[in-house]
Amino acid sequence: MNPDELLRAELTRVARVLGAPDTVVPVLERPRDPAHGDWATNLAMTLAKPLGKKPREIADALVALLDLAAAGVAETTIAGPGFINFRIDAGAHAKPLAQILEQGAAYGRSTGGAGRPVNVEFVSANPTGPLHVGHGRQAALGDAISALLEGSGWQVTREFYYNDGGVQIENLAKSLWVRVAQRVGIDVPIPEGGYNGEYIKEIAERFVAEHGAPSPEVLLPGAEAIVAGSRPADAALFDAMRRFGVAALRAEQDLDLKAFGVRFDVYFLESSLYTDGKVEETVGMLVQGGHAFEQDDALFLRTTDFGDDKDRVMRKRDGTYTYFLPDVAYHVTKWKRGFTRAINVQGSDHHSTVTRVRAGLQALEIGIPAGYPDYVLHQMVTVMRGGEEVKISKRAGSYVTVRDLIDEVGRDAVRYFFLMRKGDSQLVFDVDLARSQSEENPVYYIQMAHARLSGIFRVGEVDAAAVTADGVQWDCLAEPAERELVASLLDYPRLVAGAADALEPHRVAAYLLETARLVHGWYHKHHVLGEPEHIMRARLALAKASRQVIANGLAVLGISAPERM
RNA sequence: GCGCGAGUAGCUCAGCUGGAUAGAGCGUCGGCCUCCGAAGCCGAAGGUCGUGGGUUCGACUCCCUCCUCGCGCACCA
Repeated sequence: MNPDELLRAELTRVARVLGAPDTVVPVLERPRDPAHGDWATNLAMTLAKPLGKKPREIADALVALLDLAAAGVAETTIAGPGFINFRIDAGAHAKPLAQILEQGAAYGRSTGGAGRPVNVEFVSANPTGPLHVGHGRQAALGDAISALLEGSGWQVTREFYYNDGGVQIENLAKSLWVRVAQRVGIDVPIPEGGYNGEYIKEIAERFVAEHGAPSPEVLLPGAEAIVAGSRPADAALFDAMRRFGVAALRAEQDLDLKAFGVRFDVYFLESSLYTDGKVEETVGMLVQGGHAFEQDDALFLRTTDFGDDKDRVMRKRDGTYTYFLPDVAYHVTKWKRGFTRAINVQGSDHHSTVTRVRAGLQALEIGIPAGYPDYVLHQMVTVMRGGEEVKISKRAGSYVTVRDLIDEVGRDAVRYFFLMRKGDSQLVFDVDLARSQSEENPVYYIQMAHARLSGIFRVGEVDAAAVTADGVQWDCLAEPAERELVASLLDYPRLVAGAADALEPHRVAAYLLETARLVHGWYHKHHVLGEPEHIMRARLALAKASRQVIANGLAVLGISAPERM
């Protein structure tokens, strides 16, 4: 057991001796100021009320009873309003580093998930345009959350949901038709709700190259129909364009994701919910359950029975379904596929769907828990370029794509940029700044720490694999900079576990920055190579452990850990 | 108007679920390369933690008031 675990146990024992209620659990934490010691507890303060005594008196009583030899406590002090500070002797303090050397890449992993399946859905962009910055944030976030869950023992399925069945796709097909028509000189505008982006022109080029140019006799009336708000008479050609457009954009998005280093296990097509009859089936169940009603020729679901502020339309007057219904049907498939836990990473502009989808699932009454699925909502990304905000609009054709960012700033820097912030704070991405400061991006500071540590082994011609805990004199790591670094490394498992629990990867990012700072400080102040044998061996062990922890943390964020830069 | 989120250093943001003197990066100013990487280190300046109350030994953190900003409030997704 590590010193902190022994301390906790001993504090609990002594608290009971003094008559503390069972509900009091000693809290042991790292003092902000290392001068206060390695661990501190506020136990005396929390006991003041139940015991009816002053905190300082209780602290004195506690200290008198504590048997701290096993935990390697070298010094105990009472400070401030009643904190009890413990200083661990250097040897006991650093000894747990052996665990890092033994566990290697597995250090920091835990088994809380117990192999249970969890579905993490993210990005889920409509196949109507390239992935833009907002999707980038979501890709980085979803991927890191997945990695965190995998690290804590969950069996993760990364899933991408394609909304390929709705009005948006219809508009895509119409836009493509118009672009094809424009190529042969027909003068028609992009329809209302259509997509103006240059990429539609490129896809139109490719469509003509592969399918040949349709005749103006077909294109013109079709274009006129589109302008008039309906669809072309030549359904076969229109459908071919729709499929071509979707396929082209999916391929494009796949390339973006690949460039970003994100892989999905499942691509789920909304259209399959219709072809497999899942939508009909879900409607049937909702009607049968008695939570549906007809009004104004539309079919409503009484979502207000489940906490929504108004009832929602499932089937419109024209007989088609709103997005809401397939969403519910889709989540039913998640549940039925065995995902008793599902997490949806979405932009906060979708937050109104949270209550709705959950209400729909409740109305089915098939045993899905009320809080299913979980949502991680991130705030919007504002893009600045040339000192102005770039209004992201696929329809207007103005956006900054994920690939633009990666090309300009680099994959690691982009990932870090998106992950260093909490998901629920808004985020300004200044493209010019990101490019000009790419050298200053904090991610390089962290990677540099990894590279420097690697350099020790390279320059010293020391085989890192041969560095083990055997025979290391841990009490050699007694310098303040070493003690701080050691403490940080030993905190890593608790940190990642907390980040996984809260679904907050930014904690790992912040931790890595802090740990890298300690590495740089230590590296600068203390030498490893050329020191007396026993000191060098201890420091090599510390260097190896530090490098391992940084590499493990970067892996969670999907960022590389280079040996040299 | 209602719901969700955010207001912390000049700028961009952390603050480990209530602890001791509120931190980092960038920017500004000043130091450090015969030395395992100066993509680094050390120091300085810079704060009424949006506002006003409350809870308690103790509040950036929890509760309430108000202000500002973002997002959402469709038979669009």
